[in-house]
Amino acid sequence: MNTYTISEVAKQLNLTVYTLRYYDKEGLLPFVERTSSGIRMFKESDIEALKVIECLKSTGMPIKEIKNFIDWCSDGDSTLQQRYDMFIERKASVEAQMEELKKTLELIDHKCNYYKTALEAGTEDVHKSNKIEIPHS
Amino acid sequence: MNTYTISEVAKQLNLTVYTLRYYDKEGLLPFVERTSSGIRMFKESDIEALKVIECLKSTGMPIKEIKNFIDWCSDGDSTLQQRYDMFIERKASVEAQMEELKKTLELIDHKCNYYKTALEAGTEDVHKSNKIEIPHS
DNA sequence: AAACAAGATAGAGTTAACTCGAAGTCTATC
DNA sequence: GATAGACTTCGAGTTAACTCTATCTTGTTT
Repeated sequence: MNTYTISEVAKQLNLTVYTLRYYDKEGLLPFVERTSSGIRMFKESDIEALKVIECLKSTGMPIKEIKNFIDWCSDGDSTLQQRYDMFIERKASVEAQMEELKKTLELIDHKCNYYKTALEAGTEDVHKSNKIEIPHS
Repeated sequence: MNTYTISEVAKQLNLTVYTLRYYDKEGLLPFVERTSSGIRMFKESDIEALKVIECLKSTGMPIKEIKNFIDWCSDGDSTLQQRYDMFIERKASVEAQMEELKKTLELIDHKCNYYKTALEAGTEDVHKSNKIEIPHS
């Protein structure tokens, strides 16, 4: 089975070697084996694990919590429930984030229209006077 | 027209007074007026502006860029195009983030199923031996 | 064998976004 | 007018997640 160096993995996952070493230092990569001289050898499965780490990171999970998950993985079957619960919780979190982004997008869309109209009028004033009641004349 | 104190605004927007003062220090709140003794008086429109700031923040925009936007607002109609462009760009960014979250959610769902199966089997091994060919017997 | 790129560690530096402490001022109530 | 509580500024401290520097080792190439 062939392996990859740290810079190859960095390139493949669009990370820096600094970041990968930092992850290792933080205990996120206990599964990465070394040559007798200490050089990291990333297996295919290590890259898959890193993809899971990146996935968790993109849900906003802090590295220390990701480390908990990695520790559970090392602990074997006795932690299956924790790991399941964690992913269920992450799922809920991501769904909440998507809801949040939806609302954000609505406001942004609103602003896009606001500025489109203002640009066409050449001034923001078209919006400002909206709420002032104009007396019959 | 009535106004709000910094702690009232903090409570309403679920921020801390520290955060609001920090925003002010960073130039995000040039529109907030003060009493003669220097106490901030937040108008209704200031709270609306803060909601826009929070919206931009939730798109991942750094505070320094939000400040640019605030500065453009102070500069009046000559910056309408920049502001429009900014919101268009934010829109694209949020849409990209939603796409990203969708992919994340797919992997998470996958993992939820993975661990559900593993839990039912009592061991993760149900997945591990998948790829080993079992000879006819 | 000398050079050189790429690997390693340890630890310092950076950046963003707060978060807080100190010290003083305002304002409302007793 | 004194006390309490909320306000002010200034500047220091915190935290997360890198990011880099210095120094050394390894492995390949000329």
